[in-house]
Amino acid sequence: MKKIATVTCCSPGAPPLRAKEFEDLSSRFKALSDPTRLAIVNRLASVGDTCVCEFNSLGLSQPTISHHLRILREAGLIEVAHKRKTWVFYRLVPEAVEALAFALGGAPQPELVLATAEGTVAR
Amino acid sequence: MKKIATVTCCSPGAPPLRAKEFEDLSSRFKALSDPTRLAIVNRLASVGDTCVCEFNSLGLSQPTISHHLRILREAGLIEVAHKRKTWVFYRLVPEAVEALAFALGGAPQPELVLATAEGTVAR
DNA sequence: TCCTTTCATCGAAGGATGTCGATGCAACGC
DNA sequence: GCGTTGCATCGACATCCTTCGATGAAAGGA
Repeated sequence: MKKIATVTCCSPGAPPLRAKEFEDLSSRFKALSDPTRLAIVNRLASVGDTCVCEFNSLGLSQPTISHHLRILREAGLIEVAHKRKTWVFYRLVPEAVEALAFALGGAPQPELVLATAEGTVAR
Repeated sequence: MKKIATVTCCSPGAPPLRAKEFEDLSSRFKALSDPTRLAIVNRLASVGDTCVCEFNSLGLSQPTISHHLRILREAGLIEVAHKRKTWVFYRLVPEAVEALAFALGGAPQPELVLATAEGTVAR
């Protein structure tokens, strides 16, 4: 679990950063650099908390799914929501995704600025 | 050079995406998953157009720098700004970075929503 | 207690990635 | 034309990453 970056990096006007910040940021981008892991994150973002067993629909072996969940978990992007019986449910960590969007120059949160107006977000 | 994604992926409320979109997005995140490449992008974002020769301050060999520039170029994140004599100057492609921020749930552009209000960006 | 279910971890194999020296190549200046 | 400078490409090597089967471990149910 790493601390969440709060600096812009890659957007015009960003301040020059230090080597350590490049390490931290790149390690989190690396967590999103695999299509399987993006599919997992997208599932958690769109559907909500999801049981690990649901991810076998991705067509990969169970250890492989577990491996990707571990990488996303260690990057701080997801976390265990709760456990019921032998099931484990994961959930998204919105602040972590938000921090990455901010590093890329995106506004912190549309809702904080203009309520949830779908019409204004899409162009 | 790939088309720039315009969909949200990893933010709460994002729609379920298709396999091809995970491939496209992850390949661009992969371009940002290396600290050297983040340093290059940060340089272009903060200082502006930069000659390739400036990047030898990163302490890597010239072929290695050229390799990373190629990856960023093929991801559409940077491009050749102009050439003078034997120098090659690279520039950032803000729309590409913006599209990635949007995929992570960041607002398309702060200016488009609420002008540049520093007070609201920092928390 | 014993078995089943679910998930995490381990170890190994194959492919991808970062790095370098050597080489190629285009733009100058002489 | 000839040498120099700056950058891209090539080939090679070490390392990392993705994937799998096998195994371990915890929670229940019979």
